Amino acid sequence: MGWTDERVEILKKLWQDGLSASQIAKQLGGVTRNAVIGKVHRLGLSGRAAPSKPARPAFKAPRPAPRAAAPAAPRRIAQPLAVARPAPEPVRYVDEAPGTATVLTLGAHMCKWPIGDPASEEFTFCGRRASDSPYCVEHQRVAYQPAQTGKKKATATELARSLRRYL
DNA sequence: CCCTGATTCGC
DNA sequence: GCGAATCAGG
Repeated sequence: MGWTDERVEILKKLWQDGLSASQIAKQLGGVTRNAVIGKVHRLGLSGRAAPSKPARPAFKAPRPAPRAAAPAAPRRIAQPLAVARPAPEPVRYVDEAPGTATVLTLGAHMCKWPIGDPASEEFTFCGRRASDSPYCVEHQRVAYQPAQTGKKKATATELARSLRRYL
């Protein structure tokens, strides 16, 4: 499907309305979001209403060029729970009474996934290197996902069971 | 993982 | 001109 005058008008309209490229592509049909973005740029209407973001980092697109093999990022072994005590940075366990549950060993960039019974002396946090989010890559998925994809909703007990493996 | 726009370049 | 592939970021 090509860009007829009519489709271009729709594109302009929707883009101006603030719809995302993928949403516009879905609505138009027959095009991908890449096609939409490409067209948007060629039409010169890239900038929209106050993204509040720099939009262009000024200097950041040296263009990699080589289309061949992408280098696999070296994987780092998970950092074990700290044995020694680094600079204490008290963190309150969100579900407990204020002031009772604090963990002295949890640093700013350590996974904050709770492990064990918060009431117990053994209670701790995952503590591995946290990527984005307060969690490590493994727990991040569990923390931010609706538990199951595709399948039916998990019952409370099913959810609890699936979560147990992370404790 | 889901998503966003930006850019390049073979077609 | 087009848009897939890729990048960079949320």
